[in-house]
Amino acid sequence: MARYQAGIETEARIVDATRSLLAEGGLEATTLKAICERAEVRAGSFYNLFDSKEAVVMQVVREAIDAVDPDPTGEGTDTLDELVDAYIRFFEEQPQLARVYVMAALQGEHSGNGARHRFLRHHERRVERFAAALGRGDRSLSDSDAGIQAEILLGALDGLAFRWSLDTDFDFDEFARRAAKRFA
Amino acid sequence: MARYQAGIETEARIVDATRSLLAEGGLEATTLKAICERAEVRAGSFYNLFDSKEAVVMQVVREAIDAVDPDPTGEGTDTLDELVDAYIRFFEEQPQLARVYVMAALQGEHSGNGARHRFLRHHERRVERFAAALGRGDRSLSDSDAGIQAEILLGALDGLAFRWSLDTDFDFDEFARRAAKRFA
DNA sequence: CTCCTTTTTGAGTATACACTCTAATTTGAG
DNA sequence: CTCAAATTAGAGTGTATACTCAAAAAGGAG
Repeated sequence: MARYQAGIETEARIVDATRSLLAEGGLEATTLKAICERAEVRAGSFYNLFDSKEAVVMQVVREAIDAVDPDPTGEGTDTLDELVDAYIRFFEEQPQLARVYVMAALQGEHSGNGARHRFLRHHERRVERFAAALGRGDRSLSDSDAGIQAEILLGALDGLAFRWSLDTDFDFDEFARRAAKRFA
Repeated sequence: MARYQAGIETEARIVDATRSLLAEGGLEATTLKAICERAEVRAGSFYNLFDSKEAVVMQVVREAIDAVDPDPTGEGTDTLDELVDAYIRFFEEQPQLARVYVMAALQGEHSGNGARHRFLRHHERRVERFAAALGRGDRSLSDSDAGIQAEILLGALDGLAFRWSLDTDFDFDEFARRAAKRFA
């Protein structure tokens, strides 16, 4: 270990370059060449710091998702509205990153698609939190029903977000809130 | 024009090869090389018949979607259940094609993504038919409300289908029908 | 059979990509 | 100041892709 300052700064520059490239032009624009040019680094330096291109891309996506978490410490005090807000915010503020996230999960049938597993784990955690928030809002709701409703609501949010990513004139915010109302 | 029989049969072989490759391994497995090998054709013959690889892929996807349409003539007599069934059937019978369809729509920010426009047009037509079916089921529903509900229901179906494509243990059929019940 | 058109061939082009490797340089703790 | 470790450079590798082109072969209407 015992890292040098230079290396730490280079790493930050690479992450920043990747983030801005993803935000501007999605995965297609985010080639290794583009990352290195923007970070003013040669390929060798990149691979001294990251195992692969995918590694830095996934790191950026993960950071973006964490950044909008309404309850990062997991105390279980977040409301359904807060959760829906966080969801909407992620898609509206980082549409390209959301697309990358979806694409990464969808891509690659072949064995061991890490992005897919990460996506699923994240989704399951989210379902649990939505279900818990639903339960807190309506004490008469059974755990099992809350889980089912959470899954359907998140399905609707995912679908509407996808719809919006194809056509940003679509009023995602409005539809998402209406969908949530059906469960509140 | 004045096509020869040989060319017509070759075209069919190429389409078949593309369809089976897409079904087996998605877009990743469907390279030009693989298509040509399976169709027993050389690259030159392919490009004598199709403008691009994308052309034949989109043709296959379009045919698959049309094949499950419950009301191909558009007489407007399809019920919500039939529409939901058709939707479920497409995803469950052709999961890889569904993935290809979604990926094609999602891919490529760059100008003139034909797949995206096709997807949107198709989606809008579907929303209209869902809305019409909802209206037939509940005459007291205003056109505008039916449209909104149709959009949300389709969003939920899209999201649940996506969920299922990541994890085929997920009971897409059951959740989709439950989601539909909320609007029937 | 003739002869123009369609079809087929298959080697070849162009290009883009992620990633590797070795040697030179820089860093900073002691 | 020293020196081992961290960092960097950058040319180079390997591979896969979609697609082209000129020439040969096959088709079929008359």
